[in-house]
Amino acid sequence: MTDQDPPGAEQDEGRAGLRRAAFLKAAREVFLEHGYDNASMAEIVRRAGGSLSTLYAQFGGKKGLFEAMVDARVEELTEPMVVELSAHTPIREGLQRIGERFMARLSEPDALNVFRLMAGQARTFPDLAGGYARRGPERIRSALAAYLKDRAEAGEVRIENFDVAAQIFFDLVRARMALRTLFEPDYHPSDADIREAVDRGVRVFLGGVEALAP
Amino acid sequence: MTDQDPPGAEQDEGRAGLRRAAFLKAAREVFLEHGYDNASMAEIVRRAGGSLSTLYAQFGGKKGLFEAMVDARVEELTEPMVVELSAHTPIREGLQRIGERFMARLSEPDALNVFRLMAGQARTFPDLAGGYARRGPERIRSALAAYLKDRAEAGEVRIENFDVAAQIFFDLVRARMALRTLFEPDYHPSDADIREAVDRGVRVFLGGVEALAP
DNA sequence: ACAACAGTGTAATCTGCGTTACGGTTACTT
DNA sequence: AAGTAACCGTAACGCAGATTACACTGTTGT
Repeated sequence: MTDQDPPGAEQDEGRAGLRRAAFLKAAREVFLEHGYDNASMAEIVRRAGGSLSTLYAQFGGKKGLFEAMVDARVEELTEPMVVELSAHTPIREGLQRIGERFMARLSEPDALNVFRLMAGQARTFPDLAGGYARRGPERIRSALAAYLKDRAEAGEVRIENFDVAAQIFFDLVRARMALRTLFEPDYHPSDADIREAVDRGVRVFLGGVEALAP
Repeated sequence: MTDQDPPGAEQDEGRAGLRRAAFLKAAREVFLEHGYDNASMAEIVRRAGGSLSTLYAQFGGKKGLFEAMVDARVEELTEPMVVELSAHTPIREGLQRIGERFMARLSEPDALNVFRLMAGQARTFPDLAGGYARRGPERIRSALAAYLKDRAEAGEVRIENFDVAAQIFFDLVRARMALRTLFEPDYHPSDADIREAVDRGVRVFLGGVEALAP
């Protein structure tokens, strides 16, 4: 009876879509809570509603469900990382803003948990792990590289390789927290922590990058 | 009949000590190969020789065995990290040497695997994970801080907080590789990779630290 | 209304593994 | 040599969870 039915729209909820979304959400919760091995398919169904049979029909099995879940999650976490950075913002301010946005994204509990989970399962799901690690940072890094290029042309910095420089900046900003959060599941940086870490990163970066292009 | 019997020496092999060592070695292999959950006690015994009963008698259970294994491993990996750095080495050379030593240690396949394994189990074994993360870097970092202080007093750098500076240096050097190796289990940096990464870190660090102490 | 189909619930199957029990064997002590 | 404690093998227990089978009930399209 429905007369809309958009032809190529898979993302919007048919009845199958609704079920699928519910399964993915529950799977995310349970996997992140218990880890891959200790997550139970039955509990996922319990939380999602629906039935075990449908779960298996839609995802094939535990492995398939996990992959689908991570895929969806990476998409969600990556998407909002595009930073609105008017190209001509002064460099210090621009770096600070892009750095904070980046760290805020990475510091959300869910993102951290996916991070940890993937690290643990890297050898079981090599493709997924590689993809996750690459897809996330890639987009924002190239955005930063472009921004650095713009600033270099404006004469604010002297940089030789923009991609390398962007990489260094992010590493500098995230290293401390990324490593710490991996091993202390209960540590969650506050906004102030983030601001401070980024500030320190920006200062070292601005002082140091030019040493790479003499 | 043995007339040696050193009084306080627990580390040297009694019969129990031999068994224990064999168990720990096998446990390390199996845990690192399959991950905590998929490691089977039976297989550990198969590799170590001995019997399941003895394993349980000595370690109490899977959890106890795991903790003992990680503990022993951390000890082994931490111990050789003390860097012989004659205090008055010029700073560029000193940083390069300490950085390379540090990275070489962290890049050994076993160290990486322990790293990944711990990250995955951080919420199951919070104490272990925290301890592991701290014990390793702690010693070498304070050695670096002392060295930096010496160099600062010699007028080679201007640094305000030596611990923070040391932290930044290590983060700068290790970030790239640590994160990459977490998600690409098959990636193993060569000596040349390490040298280059450290070199880059040293340059950015030396150029940038002083920006923290204006 | 009626066939085709996707979704539901529940139970049964199958497997693997941590853990314990136990009777026999070995190695050290005195 | 006798005694004691640790060690060995193996089998059994109990459990938990992935996966499958099956009989049912709604929904969809014509």
